Amino acid sequence: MPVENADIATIFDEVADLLEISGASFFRVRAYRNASRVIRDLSRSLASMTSEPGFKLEDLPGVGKDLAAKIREILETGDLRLRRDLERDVPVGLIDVTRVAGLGPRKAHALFLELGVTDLESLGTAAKLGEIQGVKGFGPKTEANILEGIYAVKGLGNRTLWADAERKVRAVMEHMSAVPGLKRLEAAGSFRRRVETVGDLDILVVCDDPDAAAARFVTIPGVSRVVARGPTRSSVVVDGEFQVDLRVVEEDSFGAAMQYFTGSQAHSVALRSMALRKGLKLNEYGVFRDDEKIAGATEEEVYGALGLPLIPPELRENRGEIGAALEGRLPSLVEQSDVRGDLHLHTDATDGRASLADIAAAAKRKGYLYAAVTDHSKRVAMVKGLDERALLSSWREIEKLNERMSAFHLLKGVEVDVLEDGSLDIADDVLSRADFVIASVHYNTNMTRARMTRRIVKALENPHVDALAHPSGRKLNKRPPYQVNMEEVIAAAARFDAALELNSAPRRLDIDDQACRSARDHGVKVCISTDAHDVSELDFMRYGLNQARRGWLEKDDVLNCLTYRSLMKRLRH
DNA sequence: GCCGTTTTCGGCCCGACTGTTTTCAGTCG
Repeated sequence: MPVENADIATIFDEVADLLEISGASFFRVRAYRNASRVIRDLSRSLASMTSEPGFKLEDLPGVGKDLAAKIREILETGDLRLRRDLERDVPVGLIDVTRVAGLGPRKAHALFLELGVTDLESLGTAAKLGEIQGVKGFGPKTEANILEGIYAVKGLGNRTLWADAERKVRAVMEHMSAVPGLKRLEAAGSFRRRVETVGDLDILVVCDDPDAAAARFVTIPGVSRVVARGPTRSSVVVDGEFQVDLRVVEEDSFGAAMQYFTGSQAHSVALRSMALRKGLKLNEYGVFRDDEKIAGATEEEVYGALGLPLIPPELRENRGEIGAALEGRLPSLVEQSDVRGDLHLHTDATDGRASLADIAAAAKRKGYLYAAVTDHSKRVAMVKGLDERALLSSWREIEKLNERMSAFHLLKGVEVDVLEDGSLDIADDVLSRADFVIASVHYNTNMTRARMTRRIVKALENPHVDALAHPSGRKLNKRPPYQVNMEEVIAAAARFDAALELNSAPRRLDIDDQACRSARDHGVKVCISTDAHDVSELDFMRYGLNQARRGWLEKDDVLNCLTYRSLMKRLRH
């Protein structure tokens, strides 16, 4: 079993958590967290990189002599001695304990030493027995918060889908827009970075009366708990699980505050280090030289003071965007207006809810030049997937419809199932008559990584396949990606000149941002599709665009940004 | 534990809020 980057990162994360609980230096802990993030973000597997001549683990940022040796140990043995040693001293269950709001590593460790708390369960027991308020540094209030906190941790776990977060943001913004003397109101945080799932929400306001803002804030509909309420920062929990933070800032600090609260944390830390090297100080109030404030009102100004152009929020992950900005090679990110069509749609011939004519008309109304109708193939029997004959007859309908439409083209397509052995569910001579074939894995997804990778690569080998649908098969908060070597899939797509889909359904967003970037680096086109099963779902496109932008994609990287003529030229085998 | 235009030691992002304390540590973002 080859060791994956994620395995190494997970071990480092656990080591960081356990070190922190056992009271190690903050900087040592941070070193493990940094390295974990760097490794997780790599687009290629370390196992294969280390076998290349000239590659040194120490060249990775945040990896020195010691961590390089630890990575080698994990690659060779699959585990880390340090982790096993730590687990002997610190119960792993304490990591869950630190997830309880208000309990951090220090307090968790104190409860372990004083009361023998080892996990959430023993924590709950101790709290119910009233033992916690007897421990030094803990009082009755902390004990009550713990009881509530345990409940929240257990019920939680899932981050909110970006699309759902957007609805919550709208409601919060609408509520807050009634604050008297309001000057600015913006959402920051991971929501603004367009991260596929959002943990909590950060709202920034500029207003005449901070008290009024805080007072209005704690009356947001659905507030179940007020976590904090101060003159510049308040925090509530809505709908029982979603935390919303309010920051009240001065107008001349608004840009610095937006920068800071948009994050990511890694991006902000990198910016602050950069500021220090230039003899400046960056905080949420501005950029300072000695005690003089030299920037702060706008983000442009803040980045400018550091010698940088404004970096789009979607790129702020400390994955090379700062270096790219310094060198003037930030990507010009794809936008909705660049999109010329949608290449994955369903109709009521299978599991869609709209008729062919209706969804075609809706796509045209969106200003697209083309759309591909890609109903399921026969293997998806549950939704009456089409066989060769039904497919040919549906394509004849499309031809007729095309004759009646001007300045818009429907593509004769199919979402053809990839069978277990990598062959396709529709005969080649029929596929050869399609305009657009998107191949898709739906069944028997529980195979080994090697077999699944072979299955998908073989499908890509078929010259009729234009794209691979939802390549990882993941559903956010619902099911993990298949075991598949995405590196090999991307390499195969490059070899056979196929595109990879970025499926825009809010729960899929598959491929993810890192795979987008890797596809781009390999010259593989990405098609951003909605997989719409109804007219309204054509609007999913913007979720896919969010993800594409996080993946550094420019319009030239996106298949469905081509004009109709260029697309057809490309698709003709 | 990492890192270097303060380079092999001594820094490392930084401020607000809470609960507990009585001047501050821990947590959080």
